[in-house]
Formats: sequence, C-alpha cells, structure tokens
Amino acid sequence: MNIGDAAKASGVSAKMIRYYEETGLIPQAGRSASGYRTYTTTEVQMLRFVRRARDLGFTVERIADLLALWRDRSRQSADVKQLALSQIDGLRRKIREMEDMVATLEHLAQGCNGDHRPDCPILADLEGDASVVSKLTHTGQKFGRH
Amino acid sequence: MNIGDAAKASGVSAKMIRYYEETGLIPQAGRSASGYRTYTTTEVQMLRFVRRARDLGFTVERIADLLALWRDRSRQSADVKQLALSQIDGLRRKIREMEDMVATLEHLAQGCNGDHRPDCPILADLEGDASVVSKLTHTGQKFGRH
DNA sequence: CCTTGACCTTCCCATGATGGGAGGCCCTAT
DNA sequence: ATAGGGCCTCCCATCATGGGAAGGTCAAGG
Repeated sequence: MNIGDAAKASGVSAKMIRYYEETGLIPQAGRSASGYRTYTTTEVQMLRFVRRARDLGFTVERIADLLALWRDRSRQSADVKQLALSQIDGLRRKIREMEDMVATLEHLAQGCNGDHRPDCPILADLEGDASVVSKLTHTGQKFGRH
Repeated sequence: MNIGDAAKASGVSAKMIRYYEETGLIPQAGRSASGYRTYTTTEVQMLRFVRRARDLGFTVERIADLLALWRDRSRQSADVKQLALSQIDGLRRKIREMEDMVATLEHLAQGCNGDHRPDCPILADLEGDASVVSKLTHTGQKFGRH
C-alpha cells in the first residue's frame, strides 16, 4: 500500500512517516518502480506502535529504544518495564510542576474580584516586590536608578 | 545597568532578553554610546514580570496580553482574571492528558513481571491488535500482503 | 487517447522557547 | 599595553509537527 493508506491505517501522518524514516526511527520503506513508498502490514503495525507510544508521551528517542526491544526477541521484560516506569516518573514530575502552577494561579485568581476595577492581585504578584528588584540592583550596582 | 546584570537581577538569561526585545514582547532597551543595551530598574521589573509569568506556564503570547493589561491603568481586573482562569483550564487539560497516560502506563507496567523473560504486555499493547491492522488494510486494499 | 483530479515525490520554511558558539568590539584593572 | 570578561550580531540546533510549492504518477471517465 502507498503512504497515504499507511497513514490512514496507522494514524501517523504521511509527513511524519517520511520524517521517521529520514531520522532512522523506522527502516526505509520499499519503493515502487515510480518511486512511491510501499508499506506492508508489518510496517503499518510498526507505525501503529510508534503512534501508540507517542500517545503515551514517549519521545521519539525513547521510542527508538522501545522498538529495539520490540525487535529483540531475547529482550528482558525488565528492560521494557524500566522504560515504562521512567516514563511514568517523567510524566509525574511534569504533572506536579503544572499542579503547582495551578495552585498558585488559583490562589491569585481567588483574590481577584474580577470586576471593572483595575486593582488585581494577579498583576501585583507578577509585578513582584519592588524591594527585591532594588535589593538585587543594589548588589553589583553600577548605574543608579534614573 | 548592562544586560548581564539585568539578567541576574531578573532571572531571565541575556539571550532571552534579546529575544524578547527582538520579538517585541518588551520595548527596545536604551543603548550606551558603544551600543551596549542599558536597563533601568523599571525594565528589570518588567523582565521579572515576564519571568514570573513564564514560571506560571504562560506562553510569551499570553504574557504580551498580561503586560498590556499591566501597563493599562484603566484595565478591568475581570480581564486579568479571565486570562488566569483560562491558563488554569489549559494546565488542567494537559494535566488530565498526562494523568491518563500515567494510568495506562501503570496498568501496563503492573502486568509486566519485569524479569529476564522476554514476554511483556507493554510491548504487546504497543504492538496493538494485529486484527485492527488487517481490518484497516482490508478497507481500501490495493496491494495484497507480501 | 487524453484530460482531470487525486496522489506521490523532494525541498524549503515555520512553529516556540531556549541554548551554543564564532568572530569581533568594548571596558576595566593591572 | 595587555588580559579578561562582557557585550554585540549572526547563524545554527533543538523536538515534533505542519504548510506549501514544483513537478512526476496513476486511475477513471469522456
């Protein structure tokens, strides 16, 4: 089948299929006499694998590792599990960071009455404590304020 | 003060300060006779504002909106709050997506014994159901499997 | 048989936020 | 005067993805 059908069947866009091939994530596809890439069901399955792994947040680099293990029939499941667990760790870390942001934003938004008046603790917080700035500019000061 | 000190005082790297200026997020800095950018405490405060907003996950584009409101003394706090709430929504959506990934990965990892044997439900899941592939390749089939 | 439209090819460009580095000028302290 | 550190601009890279142009290919229908 041609790249368009492989894209539909795998959920990976034709653009990305070419990109994955170019960067070596997947092997080079066969070519028809006229130069069209051709795909077998096995190759489509590999593309689905990639797609699924992307959906789970793996980077392309990690997916290369996963594909290597996939192909390696003498792999140890511990190696696969390790990749999955470290992926979970990475996701959890990012989740925590974003949860912190949400908590801060909620706190700030809660203090903002959200009406026609200009006063807003959100901006006040972003603006920061002016004393912090002057303190920092004091250490290593070369120019006075002007 | 020069860009290096402004960077230290604001927590924004000199590289990024130039980038923000180039893209119009912040106004062009003044220049010394020799062409060095010079910064006042007011400008450093603006940089701190940007930095803080970045820490809260706002994109540079959103920060431009925030800065506009910051400068607008006749702003309505409702507008600021709206930006904050929509930022919270965006973060929550991403958090939910990642939590789904974590849940799936945990489920898969839990079923993987993680030993020396090659069998692994994680890979099996990524591999997908072969019947799905053949079903998809059947609809719109142009080439048989070979 | 030829046209039409859908598909494929490669190549270049853009995104967003950030960093690295080269080549060259400037400033200050020794 | 020289050394070192700081600053300047310009170019390149990242990561995964899409857009689009210019041109070749293929199948269907007139």
